[in-house]
Amino acid sequence: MYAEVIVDISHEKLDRPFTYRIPESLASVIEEGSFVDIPFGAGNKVIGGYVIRIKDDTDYDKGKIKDIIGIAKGSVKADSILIKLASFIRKTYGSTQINALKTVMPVKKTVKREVRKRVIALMDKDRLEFLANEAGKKHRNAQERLLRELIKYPDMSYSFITGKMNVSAQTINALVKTGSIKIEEETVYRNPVKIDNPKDISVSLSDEQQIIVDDVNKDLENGERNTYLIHGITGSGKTEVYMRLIEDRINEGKQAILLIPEIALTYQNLMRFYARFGDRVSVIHSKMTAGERYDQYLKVKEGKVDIMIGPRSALFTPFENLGIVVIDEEHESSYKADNMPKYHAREVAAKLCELTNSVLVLGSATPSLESYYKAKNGEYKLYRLNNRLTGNTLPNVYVEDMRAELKDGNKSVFSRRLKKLIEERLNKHEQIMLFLNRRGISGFVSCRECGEVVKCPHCDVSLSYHRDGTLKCHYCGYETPFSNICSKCGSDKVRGFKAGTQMIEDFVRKEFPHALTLRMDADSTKKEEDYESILSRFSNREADILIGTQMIVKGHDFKGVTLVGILAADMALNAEDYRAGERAFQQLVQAGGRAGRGENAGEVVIQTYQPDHYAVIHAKNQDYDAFYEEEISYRRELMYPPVGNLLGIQITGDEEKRVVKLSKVIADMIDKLPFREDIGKIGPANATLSKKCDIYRRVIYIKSLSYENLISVKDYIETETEKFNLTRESVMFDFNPMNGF
DNA sequence: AGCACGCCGACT
DNA sequence: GTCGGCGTGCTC
Repeated sequence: MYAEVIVDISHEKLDRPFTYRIPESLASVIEEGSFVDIPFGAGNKVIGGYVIRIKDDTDYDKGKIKDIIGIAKGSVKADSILIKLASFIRKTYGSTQINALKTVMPVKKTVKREVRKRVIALMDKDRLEFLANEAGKKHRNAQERLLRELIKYPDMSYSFITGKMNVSAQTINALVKTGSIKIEEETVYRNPVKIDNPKDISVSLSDEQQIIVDDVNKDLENGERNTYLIHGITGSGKTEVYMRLIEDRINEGKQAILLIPEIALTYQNLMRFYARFGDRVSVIHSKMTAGERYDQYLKVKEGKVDIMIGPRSALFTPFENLGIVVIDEEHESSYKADNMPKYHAREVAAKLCELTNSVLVLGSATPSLESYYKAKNGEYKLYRLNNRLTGNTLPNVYVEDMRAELKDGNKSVFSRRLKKLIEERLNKHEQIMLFLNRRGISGFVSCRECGEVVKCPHCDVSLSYHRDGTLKCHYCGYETPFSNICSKCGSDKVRGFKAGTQMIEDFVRKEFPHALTLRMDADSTKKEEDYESILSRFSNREADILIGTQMIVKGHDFKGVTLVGILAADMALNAEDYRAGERAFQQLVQAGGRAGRGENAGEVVIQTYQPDHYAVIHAKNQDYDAFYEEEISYRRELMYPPVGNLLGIQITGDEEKRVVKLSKVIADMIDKLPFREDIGKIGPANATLSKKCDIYRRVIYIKSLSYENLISVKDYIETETEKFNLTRESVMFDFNPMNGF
């Protein structure tokens, strides 16, 4: 027997199966998916590798084939579904097979099980009492202490005795020897979520909700497998629909995966699932220890769990009989992996569902253009949830023109309306949230007089200001000197755009000295507890105003919040990539959704220098469809995703000249491609962060209607650049990039 | 990636 | 004459 092994070295040249012989003695233990030790190379160095296929014979020169040493100690076998997902990821996003396999493995190593020891009294109370007295006489204080405690509690935790009671292991062992107590060991699961007696609120579904559940079930009965997109405004009860759909699959003996953005993985959200499904629910997230992760994996393997909740990596839960995958807040950019391989959880989930014949459900208040586009094309089934369950109306949205404020002499960061509304809320003891978008911090430039943003004449993205006094386009490299004279209105009020949460907090303190404020941003939330504690303090109404960067408060319902202020919508509007409009719209609508979740209707103030921007107008009207139509026509025109596909190529290196040269060489390669006419090329240009940690970065973008073309471009560049044996430079690829480079 | 083989310079 | 530089090529 022979095994095809993917070697645990991530290098393109080794990115193919190597054939090894399976010795007779291992024939019964090695399976497809096993992680094995193998001798590799001239020195027969022992390395690891995944067996991806087992076969009877091989074409390879049998004299050169070496034997597998054995299953690597403490390794975890890869599921066959996961191997298939890995090869999908390799093909679609371009990575080595071993890297794809590693990202797909939820746990790679076994971790020692946690053993909890208990001390149990083997004698009755009188006898213990007698022994305690005896020990007392002999001045065996620790023994006496333990025996007296055992009279009250004949079954105690070992760690409590050695810890809180300060009784040593020797003392306990001595008592074990006398036969008065015994130690019992049990293995336990490290469960990271503490359930505090949650109450399930069983609600009946609204008509809107019921239709979705019925439709999915009907389709399944008819043997149809579809993808469903639920476009539901905040508070419209998407979660309840998810729960019903999941419940139905569980009743069919199947399992479910629920993906949520990491930042929405909050106690509040999880509790609803625990309340409904109890300990059949498991959670994984990035903050868990290896032991906790391993235990969740074991529970899944042992069939003790039906629902896995987590961020994108939860997708790789090795369920026996998966029935449904739900992706909440499907538009979230965190579903796209930010390191190699840069896979998109939505696309991988679609593949997973295809492989396992499961249902895929996507939900969002502001669907991604990708999903909505597919829904409109009939690829996905589209449902709407238009009504807030609490019955209260959507918030009133005001758009404040900051140009007019300036003209009228208001130089504050608050518009007059926002200031007035804040005062009102403070008097009524209602809460306020102020958002500041930090995106696009590299600094776009706009006219404070007319709001005109300086844009690239070729790419229609904002130019950004550089310290050397130039404005640059990070797509095509276009460059022009900075001038404070506005090309549109002729004023001399063109300025860069920068502001921080710290600055806003200072402003708030100055303007509203009696308000209690909390601030939440990358600086103030270094630790996880800080983040949770700030939110819970705000939730407990310990502060009047919460100041935060963009969307960190996702998934939290603050019942007391009736006013949301978006201080500078412009930051999002002018981020320097083609998704700026989409992201801005999503953020404005989602931020607005934070207002008025409780009894009282909410109000939202959007401050901007561009009140006529389409994302602002449609966000004000909370009109997703109008926004979609406008955005998609723009994407269509420029062949950006989801209409076309985009491949980002990043060239990095430690010496600017060499990086520039290599990017030019690669650009020339692309120009010589036989299908050059079917693709569009943008760049090369400097990346958004053109120099990071002394590494220079340039990017080229390739546009194409066909994804296959982009894969060909990548493969071609990869094989060609390999010939250069690059040591100081590297080339990386990102398919349909979400977060830029 | 990592290791061996190999073909040229400056050293006891 | 040999030690060692790293360029080239291969790994089941």
